[in-house]
Amino acid sequence: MRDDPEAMSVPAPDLAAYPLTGRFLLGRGRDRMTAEQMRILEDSATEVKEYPARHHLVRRGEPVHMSMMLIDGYVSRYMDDREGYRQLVSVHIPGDFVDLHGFPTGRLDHDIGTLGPVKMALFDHRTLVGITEQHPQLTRFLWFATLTDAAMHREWIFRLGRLGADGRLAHFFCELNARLEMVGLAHGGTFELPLTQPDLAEACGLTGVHVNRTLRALREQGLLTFRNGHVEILDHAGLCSVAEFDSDYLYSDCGKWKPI
Amino acid sequence: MRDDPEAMSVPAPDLAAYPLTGRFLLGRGRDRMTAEQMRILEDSATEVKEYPARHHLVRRGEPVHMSMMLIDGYVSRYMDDREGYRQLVSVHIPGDFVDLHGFPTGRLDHDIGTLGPVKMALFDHRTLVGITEQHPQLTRFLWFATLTDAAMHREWIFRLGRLGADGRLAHFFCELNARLEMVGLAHGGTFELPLTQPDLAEACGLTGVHVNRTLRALREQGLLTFRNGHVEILDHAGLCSVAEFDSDYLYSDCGKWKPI
DNA sequence: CGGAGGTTTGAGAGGCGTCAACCTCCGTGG
DNA sequence: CCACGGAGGTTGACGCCTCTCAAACCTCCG
Repeated sequence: MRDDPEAMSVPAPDLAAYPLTGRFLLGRGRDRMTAEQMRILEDSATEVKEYPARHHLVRRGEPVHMSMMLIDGYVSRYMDDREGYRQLVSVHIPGDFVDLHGFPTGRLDHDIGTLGPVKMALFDHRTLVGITEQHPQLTRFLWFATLTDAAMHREWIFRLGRLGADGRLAHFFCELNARLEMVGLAHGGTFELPLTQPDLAEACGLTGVHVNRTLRALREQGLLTFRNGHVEILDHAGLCSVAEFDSDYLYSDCGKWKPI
Repeated sequence: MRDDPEAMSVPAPDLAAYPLTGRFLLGRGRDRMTAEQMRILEDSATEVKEYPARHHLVRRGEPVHMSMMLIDGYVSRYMDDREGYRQLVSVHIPGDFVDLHGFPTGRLDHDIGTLGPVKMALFDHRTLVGITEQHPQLTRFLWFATLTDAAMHREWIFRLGRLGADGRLAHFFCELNARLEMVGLAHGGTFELPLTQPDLAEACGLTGVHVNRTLRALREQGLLTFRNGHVEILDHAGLCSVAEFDSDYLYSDCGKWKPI
């Protein structure tokens, strides 16, 4: 099985043994974690919670004592400008440790809210301190997970600074497709994404109206369709080209490099 | 001395005892590090190197075995688009651990180059592994340092996604002023910054021509001047307002900036 | 059946990019 | 001493991309 390149690129999440954390780092180094480390992480979850769609989870500046791993659904992090317009700074998918960076820092510099309905595993920071005291290698994996977030932030900076509306949207879809494929939630360029056009606008630094026009353009070029939260990438190579997308920054383990 | 609020907000770097790492986390939690931790870090540096201005340090994708802390000078991290246009994703100042995130990840997803001439301390990754094995609290400080980078990335995303040209430039200067003050390299809104107008354009997602016009507008509004790499903020409150700048995200331990 | 939220389309305005010219400054070399 | 060249700064004209404002339509759901 492990020799089949297809199976390598889309490993099956082991959700039976690890129902909460089975997608953590899946596709980006989970296979270098030992069974013991995976077990320690799984058993460190303090509780499991569910929240409805469009629900506020954490507000900027609040002291935080828990960190959340996303099990099911989609979560976004965002900042509001003076007039209340919103800028998304990241979108999280199952397996992501949404606010693990609140552990070393003790508070968040932005807001967190659900997109669709979600299920999350909560980790008390005292438990995480215990992990850093006793399991340095697992600690480096957790650290690594926060750094992949930073890598995605950088790519978003590039996207907003250097691409036009079509490139920004194309890049956004390319990234989500690649990440969802790693955790087994996208297949052949098809996946669910509970976003509206105004949401896309907030992620890409555009207005809802212009997102609408640009989506039509992408559709008419035969690159992708997006309707009712359902994405279909029709021409992956073409979309990547418009997006100037190169998945290296996702640190996937089917890429060319290995961490540590 | 420590009771004087003025002195608290701009602590003097202890460069005599810690010539290499004396500005690390200065103003953002260094005072919570123990003397032993500061000593361990200082003594962990493998070597010290100097580089000229506009010198390439690390290329995207290269395996890295050392991480660099900036002692003197300015360094930038950037990504190039298909036509060779560049987007800066961060600017580093003395005390910054420039590519510490290359430690858990083993490679970089972007390029690093000097702006002016620099002096850097290099840390071998094997030494850093030793720190994570033996000094969990110091490890959390290092982790924290990489997360403040991520916080700045998020602010850059906001800046590019939601602000116009004037706001982007204003925000850029506000951030650098706040950070340089924390390490004692800016005083009363005045500091050196070895950048050209095209460099500013690459940091703010603009063109050099438009940066020129926008700088003139900011100057004519009495907000700031920028000439020959010398910045003078004339109206800090006004500049922050244009920038929608709030320094919370810098995790500084002296709270908001006090204008002169 | 009516309302709310999301999508689609149009018209007009403005911000920013592009192209181009000219300037100053400064180091180099004749 | 001046000629030269290159890099960066400054300004103008023009055009396109995206925003703003507005209205119609569509779909879902109470």
